[in-house]
Amino acid sequence: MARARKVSAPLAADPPPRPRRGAPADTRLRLLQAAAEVFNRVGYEGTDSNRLAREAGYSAGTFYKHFADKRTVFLAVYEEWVAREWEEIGRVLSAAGAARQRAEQIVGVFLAHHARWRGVRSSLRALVATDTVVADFYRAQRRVQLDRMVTLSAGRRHKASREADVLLLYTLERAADALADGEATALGLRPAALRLCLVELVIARIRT
Amino acid sequence: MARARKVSAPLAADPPPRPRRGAPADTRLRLLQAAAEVFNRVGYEGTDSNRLAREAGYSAGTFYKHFADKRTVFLAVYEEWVAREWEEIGRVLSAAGAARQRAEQIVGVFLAHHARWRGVRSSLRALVATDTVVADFYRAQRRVQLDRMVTLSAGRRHKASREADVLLLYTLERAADALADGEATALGLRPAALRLCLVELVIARIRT
Amino acid sequence: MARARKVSAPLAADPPPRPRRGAPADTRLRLLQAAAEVFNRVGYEGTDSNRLAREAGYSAGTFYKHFADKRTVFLAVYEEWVAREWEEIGRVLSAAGAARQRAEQIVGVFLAHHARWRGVRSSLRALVATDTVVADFYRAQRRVQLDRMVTLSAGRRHKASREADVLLLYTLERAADALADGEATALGLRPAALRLCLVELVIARIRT
Amino acid sequence: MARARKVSAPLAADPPPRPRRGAPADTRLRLLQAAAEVFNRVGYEGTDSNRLAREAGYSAGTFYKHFADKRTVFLAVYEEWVAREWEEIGRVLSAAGAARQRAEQIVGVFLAHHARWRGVRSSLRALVATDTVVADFYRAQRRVQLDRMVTLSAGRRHKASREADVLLLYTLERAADALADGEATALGLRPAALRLCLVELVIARIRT
DNA sequence: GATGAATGAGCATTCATTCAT
DNA sequence: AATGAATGAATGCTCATTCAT
Repeated sequence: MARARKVSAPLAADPPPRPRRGAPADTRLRLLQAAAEVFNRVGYEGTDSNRLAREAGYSAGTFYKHFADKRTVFLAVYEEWVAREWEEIGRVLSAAGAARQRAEQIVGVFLAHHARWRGVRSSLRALVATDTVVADFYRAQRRVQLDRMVTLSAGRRHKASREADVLLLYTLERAADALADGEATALGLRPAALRLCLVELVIARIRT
Repeated sequence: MARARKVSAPLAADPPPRPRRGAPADTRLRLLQAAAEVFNRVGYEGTDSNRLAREAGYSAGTFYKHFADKRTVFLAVYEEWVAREWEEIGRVLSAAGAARQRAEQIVGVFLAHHARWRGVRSSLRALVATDTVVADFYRAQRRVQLDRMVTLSAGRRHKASREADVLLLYTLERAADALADGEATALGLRPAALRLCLVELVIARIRT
Repeated sequence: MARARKVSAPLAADPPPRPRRGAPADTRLRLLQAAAEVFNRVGYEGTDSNRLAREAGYSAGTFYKHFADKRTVFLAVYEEWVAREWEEIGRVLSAAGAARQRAEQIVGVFLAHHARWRGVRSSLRALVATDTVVADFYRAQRRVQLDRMVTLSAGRRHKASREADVLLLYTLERAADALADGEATALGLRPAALRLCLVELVIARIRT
Repeated sequence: MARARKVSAPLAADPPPRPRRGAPADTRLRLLQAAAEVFNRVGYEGTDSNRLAREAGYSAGTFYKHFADKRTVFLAVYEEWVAREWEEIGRVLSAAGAARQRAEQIVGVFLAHHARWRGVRSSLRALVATDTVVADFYRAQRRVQLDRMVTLSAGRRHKASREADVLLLYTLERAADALADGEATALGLRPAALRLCLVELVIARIRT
């Protein structure tokens, strides 16, 4: 019945779900948010640009007024995602508190973020492996992240080697993905125990 | 004249790259190997099934005689890949030797394998996130790996927690990917230093 | 009713209008012929590649197995067209006969051909003006035509200047287009009179 | 800093290229002129109506306030173009002078005009072949041109046949296009020689 | 009068899959 | 067992046109 509406009852106009005219920045934002959700749910390759637009309440053409192409939104989504994560981590790190408590918070932020954006992350890694534009963008982002991380630890006596820092980052990331995937529990791991391991690693790093 | 060859002189046969008729198992294997290479080079989504067949020296139809669909070959490729990796690691672990030396070998195997199959791995992770069939297959494989890992450490006094084991595995994996990607060097890390860090982690684990 | 067929009566299979499997050359030819007709009727820009395929009795994908893209078929159509025209003109010129009679035949061939392929011709000229690939192809073809024309007049005492030759060619072409368009009659011209003028021009050239 | 201008400093207004509000006739004229340039450069099909407006310094909507659609502007552009050409030719013809001198001027005007508006002309011919509205408009214009041409030759003793007149017109047009295209030189013709041939044809016609 | 955000049908092209040979 | 021509739904993207402001 509902399906037939559009064809058989042109008189009963459906209410336009979105403002027909709005500030471009708002539109862009809505498109970006919708894209983030869709990419996260079905992956980069699982989506088509028309759907991205429709999901945000717009038509196909509107999408291309705001983003050059599908890859471009994807990168924008990723950029946004990274920014948010480090914003939160920065907040935690700059706050006072016992080492353990702060470590727990850091791990918490990581896990939550990766659980939330698991689909985007895995699409990202697949694209990095095959698309040079994405690869370049990704590396630039990572470098910024790492520099920030180093900055954060500026006050410590013994600077950890850049390598050790990165390795910790990688461990956190990969574990977060595994928890998000359900891979961890599928392997019979207890999430709480895994989490504890991570916290210990972070504490060791903070204390150095 | 030469230019016309391909069109006008089918008699001057190009070397038939593959036997036109062979044992099914051979055909399957050749298709599998070609698929592994292609997936690794251009990713799952970047591959088209006709090309998979052609690259192995067969036609489109032959491919579908041996594999139900594209996903199926992909899983077969993955399975094969995991098997090879653990075969090698098993060899290393069962060999005698000083802890450091064995740790270096293990890290070496990991890094080499991940560098070699980087494209397949990133495609895999993207699929795991969106395709339930792939996800299930992947988890089953992982469980087998982990069990094997636990078996390998059977002789040690203090059994490491399953969680710590997995975490080490994750760290190795992620670091191997980063080295393979070029991400590590792009971040200004010294591969040798990174490698050393990994070796230390493995030693700590072996010694326990 | 008919519209619903495909959905509601899969049992009543429509007869496949074309052989499901045929020699590639045949398929290519059918596609080429259909394309020629469609381009001629609705112009290059008025056609979409799917229609081109469907009109030949094939599906969208088949088209792209035989031609790299829309432009490529168009050039193939043009090439074919030129070849046919000069084939006929060559036949006329190499035949014996009084100058007037041969001139009438030449004009006849020109007018008939241009009337027949008027749409292709005008699309061609529009593309030549904007698409460099088409422009290059076109010029190469024209040069061949002109050389052939010069060859044909090899036996004459006073060689006409290349410029005069071309000018005659142009006059014939443009007049043929005008007749084909209906432009000539719309201007109140008598086709027979126009034709006579052309014949006189050709005679003057042949006799030189 | 400079880079950021466009984004962050809307205050530093770029010079407003056009008055935001003006006499409708002015707006229309500006749109028309911009359209002429764009059509000429990239052809009718290569132009998008938004660009037409923007190039004139207006927005998409404004365009449609002044012209019913894309085709309508195109016809207006064409009309304008024809008017200009005949204005100039009229000036030449009504001036005194030796036959040769006047013929040279006429040919000059033709060649210059066609070189200048080559893109518009070829788009026009493509549209005439497929779009009845354009075809009708075109024929009406041509009739006016021809009548004017006949008028111009009113004083001569022997009226040339209408057909011969048109044929001369066609030769001039086609040759002018070929020179504008670069087709003529690509065929190895010497522009000066071609031009001379045309002048002779015009002289013959003027003298009659 | 002018704007420009939004529309949505349309288009060129690709690719996993089938099936007659 | 192998072929490869054919399919056709799907995809990324464009553009003439509208209309609320």
